[in-house]
Amino acid sequence: MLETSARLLRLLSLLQTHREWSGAELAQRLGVTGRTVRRDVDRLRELGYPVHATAGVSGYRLGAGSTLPPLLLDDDEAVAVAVGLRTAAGGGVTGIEESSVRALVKLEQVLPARLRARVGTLQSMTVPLTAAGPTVDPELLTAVAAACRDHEGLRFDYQSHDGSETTRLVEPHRLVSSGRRWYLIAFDTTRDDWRTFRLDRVRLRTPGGRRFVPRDPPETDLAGYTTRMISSAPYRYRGRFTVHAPAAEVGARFPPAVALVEPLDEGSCTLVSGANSLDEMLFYVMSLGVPFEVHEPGELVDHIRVLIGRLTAALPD
Amino acid sequence: MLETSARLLRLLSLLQTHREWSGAELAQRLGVTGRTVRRDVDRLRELGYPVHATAGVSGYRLGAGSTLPPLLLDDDEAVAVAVGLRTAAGGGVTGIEESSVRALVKLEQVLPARLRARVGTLQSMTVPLTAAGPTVDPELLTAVAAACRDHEGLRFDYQSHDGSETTRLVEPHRLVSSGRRWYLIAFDTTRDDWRTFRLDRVRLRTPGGRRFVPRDPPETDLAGYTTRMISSAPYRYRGRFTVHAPAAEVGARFPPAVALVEPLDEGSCTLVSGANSLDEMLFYVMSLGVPFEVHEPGELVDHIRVLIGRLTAALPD
DNA sequence: AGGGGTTAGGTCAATTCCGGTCCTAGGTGT
DNA sequence: ACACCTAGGACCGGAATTGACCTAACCCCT
Repeated sequence: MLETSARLLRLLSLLQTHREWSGAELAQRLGVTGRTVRRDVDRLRELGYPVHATAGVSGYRLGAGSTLPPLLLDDDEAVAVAVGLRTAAGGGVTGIEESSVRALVKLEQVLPARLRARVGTLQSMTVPLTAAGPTVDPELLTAVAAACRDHEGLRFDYQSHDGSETTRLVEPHRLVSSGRRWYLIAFDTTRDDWRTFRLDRVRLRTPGGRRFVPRDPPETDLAGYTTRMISSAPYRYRGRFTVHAPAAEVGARFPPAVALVEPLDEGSCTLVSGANSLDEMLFYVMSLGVPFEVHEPGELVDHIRVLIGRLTAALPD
Repeated sequence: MLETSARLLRLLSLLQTHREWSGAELAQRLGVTGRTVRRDVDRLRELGYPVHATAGVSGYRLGAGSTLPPLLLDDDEAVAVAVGLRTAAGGGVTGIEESSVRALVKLEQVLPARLRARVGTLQSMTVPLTAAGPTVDPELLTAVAAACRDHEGLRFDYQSHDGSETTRLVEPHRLVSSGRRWYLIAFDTTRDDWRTFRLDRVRLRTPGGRRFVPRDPPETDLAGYTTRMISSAPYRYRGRFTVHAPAAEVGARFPPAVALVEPLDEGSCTLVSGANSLDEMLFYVMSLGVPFEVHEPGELVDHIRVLIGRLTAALPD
């Protein structure tokens, strides 16, 4: 029944806006019997959303489960999420820029027009206040990210080092961020080869290209690109680790501009990573939550020793 | 049928992750016939989500409608949204801090534990890099906001001006942000009166208070609080406007620390607003999208004249 | 310790809906 | 012109949904 699905969504929405609801109130809001509300709650639980309930006084509450339920946002909240994601994508060193862009593409694809305008104006208010250095236009960022995701060609003017402009027609493959910069890895169809473009030098043109079937980027090239990025990026330290987890799993956790992962055997791999401070580098590796060993740099080894000492001293007697 | 609802959600999720899908592919992924997919698409459309379709080559695409569909995020995206919202809530001058906090409460309420940990560590990475001045702990912020939303009592230690600490038991009413600071308006049950607390001086204790029935805050007091905030806040300009829209509507668009709204008649009201620049102030009023008149300050009037001149000159012949 | 309010869940009957299998029409791009 | 895709009608057997009623268990407050 269509009505049932819609009611489940409404119920989920209600449970997200207020923490606690009584069965009777939910029944009234949804226009059904209390018995049906209990059945709907059961349905949500079967779908994996943990609805806790306590008898006595005011009872149903949505808790945190193992999987994230669909988020039902109102207008203001949607705008806040979009603005937040834009600034997060704009960047830094936390390594979530690419996830932010993915989420942003998802959101902006379905964002009602009236809200889109508000996001734009608010963003233009906040950027000049927080930006330090060249930032990339969020509109451009999401447009290119969407093209990568959907395998749609791109046409743009590109300004090279010497200032000359050329028009490119490419098949976008992937966006990677490094510090405050964004790079596009794409197959340049006119030059018939893979190229990387600095996004802040891209001026998108309409119409773009047509849809294309993604071609495999040469593995060695992508890895080579990554090492180049690591060595050329303004990272102060470069670390080498052996991580006891499958290479695929480790690689999925790092943006390609930050780390190079090479498999050693089934359950371990070598990780080469760049970072600006010893703590940051350690943070990256520690966040994996798996055993590892440090090979370089020596300072990091010393640093870890110091940390161990501090931690030990911090223990109660 | 439970399966139908789950399938609709899966379909929505698929349509959000890729822009375009063919009916056959959707049918395969969902494990049903193509006919059923068409029916499901119809159901989504009946629910108000505009699914565009183009015949010929690969066809279904989710567009932007009048209402935001439920967002279905994967783990990384959820973490990105949470981190983005936390920094957006942490502050500034854009006026979306309170929406951010509301969205954040919604998200963190249902965020799986494994993701919560990642949000925390990532946040701790980014804060020391971007913070300038005292920021408020996002955990505290969401906890207090949730208590306001759900009418749950709070117990905390409060550090007053002279450094002395007292334990308070309050019924939280509302959070307001002003610049980088957050204030809690609450009814202090031990002192039996309304108080405002600076959030960065609050140290939450467990357990909190019990649920309470919200009492009406004295209207005059809240308005008085707002004017006090405006005059005491570090705003450089203070503007006075007549806005041709109902007071309730205008008031809903501003955080209370930014603007004071008083009704004139059915369809218009007086707006007193603080801002740090003429452009920012103008932005606030312009964003309403309704007619208005400027009374103060004189500089703003001059500024508007200049802007009009520039805009006029910008017109093509 | 007791009572009121609330969640939980079983059962039953009537209604309604769902999914698959046909079918044809109409559009797009090659 | 042809292949491929979306759109939608008709039909049918099986299955799910809903509301009503009733009982059990639980929590909080007095």
